[in-house]
Amino acid sequence: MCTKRPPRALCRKSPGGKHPRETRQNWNMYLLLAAHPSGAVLQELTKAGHPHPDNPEPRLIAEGELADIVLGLERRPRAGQPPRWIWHRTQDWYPTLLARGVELERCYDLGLCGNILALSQFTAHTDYARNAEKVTLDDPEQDALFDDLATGSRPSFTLEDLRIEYAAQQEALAAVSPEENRRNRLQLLLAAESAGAMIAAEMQHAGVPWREDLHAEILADYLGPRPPLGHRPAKLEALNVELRGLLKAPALNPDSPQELIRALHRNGIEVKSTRQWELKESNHPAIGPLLAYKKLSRLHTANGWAWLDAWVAGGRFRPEYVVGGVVSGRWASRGGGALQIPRQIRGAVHADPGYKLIVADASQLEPRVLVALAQDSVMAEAARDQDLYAGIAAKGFGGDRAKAKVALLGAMYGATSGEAGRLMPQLTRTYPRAVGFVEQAARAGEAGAAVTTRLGRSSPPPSERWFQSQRPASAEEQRRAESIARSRGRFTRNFVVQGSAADWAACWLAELRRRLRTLRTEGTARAELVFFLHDEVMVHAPVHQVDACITAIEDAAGAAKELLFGRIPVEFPVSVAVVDSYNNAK
DNA sequence: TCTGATCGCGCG
DNA sequence: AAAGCGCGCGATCAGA
Repeated sequence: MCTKRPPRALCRKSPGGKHPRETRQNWNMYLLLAAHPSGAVLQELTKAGHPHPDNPEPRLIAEGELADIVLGLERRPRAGQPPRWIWHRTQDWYPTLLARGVELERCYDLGLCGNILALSQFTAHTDYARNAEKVTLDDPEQDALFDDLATGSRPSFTLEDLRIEYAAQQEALAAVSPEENRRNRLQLLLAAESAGAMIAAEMQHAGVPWREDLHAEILADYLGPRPPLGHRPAKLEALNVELRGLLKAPALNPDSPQELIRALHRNGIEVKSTRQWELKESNHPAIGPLLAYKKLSRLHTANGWAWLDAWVAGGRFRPEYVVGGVVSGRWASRGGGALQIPRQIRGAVHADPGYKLIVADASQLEPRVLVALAQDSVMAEAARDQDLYAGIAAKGFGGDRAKAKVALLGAMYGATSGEAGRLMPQLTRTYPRAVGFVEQAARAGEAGAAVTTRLGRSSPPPSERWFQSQRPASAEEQRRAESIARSRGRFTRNFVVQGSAADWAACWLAELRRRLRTLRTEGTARAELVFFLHDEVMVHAPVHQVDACITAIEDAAGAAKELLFGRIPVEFPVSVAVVDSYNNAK
């Protein structure tokens, strides 16, 4: 399952033996692309970020010529290697190129990589990180960069600005200690993050196959026919009428938490909030219809007909993915709630004729990452099987899987109370290394220190509130300071696990993308990555390529494990489902 | 009437 | 079942 060969797209380039006459200097082609009033400007650089001595002059490109020129350079690889495109933000260039049919092999995203290098503890001793401290990462002026193009004025970042930035980033990377493979790990993270930016654009371009007719059927089943604008669907309205009767509140709007809680109190239902779980404690006859109303109301407002109108077109849902949108390295999304597609409507995600959806997820990824990070050999042994929680339950929890799961999740999230809190001593007794690892991350966070993922992404500095709470002048302020510190401890405790899992997932995605690209043949149906959700991928594949895709997914997972941790006795199994409809995937 | 905060709930 | 982490989003609500 695991590839022994180092992955080409992600590893440091070595001279290799196939082209002995090539010098290392020009083994790779680094092409910097910057905005320019007349379109774009392109320059070939050395790896270190200097103008390439053989071809130092920048080249002006009119806007209409860009796609053809980029494609020409991409298809004229040097020594078998396509160029690495260097640009400020992948989002500014790649979607347009994709729209013109241009797909690229690899890039270097200066914005994303700069964010990582500015915070990473691996580069904390460099000028790059020190200078970055003074710069706000979310500089609003940067957003104006490409607005300038419309007005024909000078872009905020010239080719030379970006060249200097790239050179500075390479210098910072080169200054990372090679100990414990840190430099290679950070370089891998930068490559994977840049690949992620390309994948995000490609997935948005491809879209999730979405059957509007099936979606409409689901809505009609749950809610009744589509109502006129501003009206409740029939089934919601019926529940509303029933609720008003049961709660003796003839004008009740159940969407208003305030009105609702007053009505509940008047009927002797003493709840502090109107959350589902709290309502479920009561057995008043109104609770059933109320929970039903809430469920349907959620479907209607979040993924109803309005959502369908706004986000699905031409049989595809095209959300915007925000790579680096979460400090831990997870992706965020903008528009359409792409990362929250509810189970209720997954039946609308449906393969095209002649295609299948391959849905794969990394089983129990975060606890497995914790085992690997902490090098807890006892837990690794317990977690050898497909079901990690059952294995852990067998040793230390008398086979009680539910208890083992609650305890382990509690350890990763920092639970202090409830069942999870009570189980912590039990977990610690059997698995001291794993628990100790997250405890150490928590202590560091409480004290204001940064913590770092496997590949070198570090947590941001403490909040302003944390700093202000550091000199408490009263017992009250002291308690407050401790609460703020514990809160940050829970964040850093989780950061190392969630973030390292995101490292793994980024490598998995990049490795998978590379393998899928080798399946491509000109002009035929092709397998495409169409969705990614933290530890899950979806590939839309022609039937005849399904087996090859499954192999690619599994091999990519094995490769990701080795890239992060080397050869360790911890498995990262993926579960794969081949389906027509997403709701049959789990 | 607009804006930002809060509630509640969907996903991992 | 919720509690301990990370998100996005729509409706309501408070305040200008």
